[in-house]
Amino acid sequence: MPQMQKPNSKKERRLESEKLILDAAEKVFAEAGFGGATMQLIADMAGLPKANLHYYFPTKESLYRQVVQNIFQVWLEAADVFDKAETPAEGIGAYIDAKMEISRHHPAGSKVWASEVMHRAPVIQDYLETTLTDWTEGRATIIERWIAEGRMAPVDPHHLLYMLWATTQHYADFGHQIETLNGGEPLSDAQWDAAKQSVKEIILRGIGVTV
Amino acid sequence: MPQMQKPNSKKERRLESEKLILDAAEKVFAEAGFGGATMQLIADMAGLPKANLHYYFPTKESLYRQVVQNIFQVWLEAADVFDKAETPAEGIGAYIDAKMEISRHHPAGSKVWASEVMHRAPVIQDYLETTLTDWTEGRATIIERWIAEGRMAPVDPHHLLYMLWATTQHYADFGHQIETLNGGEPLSDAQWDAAKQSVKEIILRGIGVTV
DNA sequence: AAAAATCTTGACCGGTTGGTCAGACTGTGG
DNA sequence: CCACAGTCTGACCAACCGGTCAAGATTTTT
Repeated sequence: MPQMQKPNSKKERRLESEKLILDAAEKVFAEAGFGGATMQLIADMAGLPKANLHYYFPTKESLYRQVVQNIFQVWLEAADVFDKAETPAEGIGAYIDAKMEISRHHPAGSKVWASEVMHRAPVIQDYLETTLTDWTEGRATIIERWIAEGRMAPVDPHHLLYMLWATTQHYADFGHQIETLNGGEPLSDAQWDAAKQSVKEIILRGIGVTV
Repeated sequence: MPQMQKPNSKKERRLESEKLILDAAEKVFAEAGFGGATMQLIADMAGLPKANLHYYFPTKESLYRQVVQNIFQVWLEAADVFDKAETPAEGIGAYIDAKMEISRHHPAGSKVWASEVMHRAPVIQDYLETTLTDWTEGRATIIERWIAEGRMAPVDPHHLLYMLWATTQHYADFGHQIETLNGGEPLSDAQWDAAKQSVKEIILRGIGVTV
């Protein structure tokens, strides 16, 4: 029987270092973009020498790719609430709540995603064409069923989805602008609740669902 | 009386070159971000030697600043339609139309703006604090008046404005994603009309305005 | 305890970047 | 026609970037 492992076994430290690097990278990529980010900056933020980064992630692009993939994963998981709902009010309402939570607590990830898409998705184009396309068509089908069942107004499902994405992610991607317009203060708990409430209210009423 | 000027007088060529550079810069900054853009790339796209760029714009940052300022100008002008309307349906509907037109025909500008704000607005923070804040408060007042007059549902004016910005700019900033989800094809004229229609329909109904 | 595998790091490198500059070129006013 | 201010550009530079590498330190395996 192996002795009780020290808290820092080799495999544990590997995972720790990788997480340290990925978290630092997400922040730096979000704040400076891929081109503006430097490995040195990420290394400093992670508290590691630059050469160590290249041990875990051979190139800047491979590190970036991992960051974007992780974000995509968080994104997709949060979207599950859409399916588990019977009514549009439940499904879309819960989806808005989930995405607003991500925007609030994971804004860097949203920014990296936005930056990647704005630059014509050089790294994750295949994800857009496969996973995201499939997910979108699946959700569009659900919306169309709701419409056919007379549960909501007949709106174009794709443009509704775009509006959901745009509105919720706006609070992450343009968080700095919102903060500035809020007198330089980050939104308070109550203001975040009001934001969620407003978004849900307008969109749900907009698709003919009683709030 | 001076003789008929050649088409390329000195002042004309100056303006021409500046416009050439600014147009090229807008595209490159939009596609690569500030950090990823290079003066050489902008010079190539403008068809001028790099040193010539530095004659008109001493630094990369001064060129970038001018690009962002121009975008802000276009933005503000298009927002005028908001005021000239009597009813919420007219004002907000026309504003959505105007912003969707910008997203369609001026997407690079929107992307540069988004990128700048995402990076915490290092160049145009003062604009956010003065001009944009003033504009926003002015429009919020108009919306509040409409609400007080019972012309629309009582929604938070700021969050409504954020939703308008988010939704319309999404079609520029995330145009690549939308194109990919559209089978790799850009939106057709009819699809752009449908997009405008959907956005207006959902939002106007969402704020309790008969469409 | 020795050998093997894994991890860490300072020093280094070729290539690129933003920016400079001397000097050639050109339109303009006298 | 000339002198001058304004325009243009190839060649160049210091700084910085992503990435490499050899050698030492540390952990795991035998």
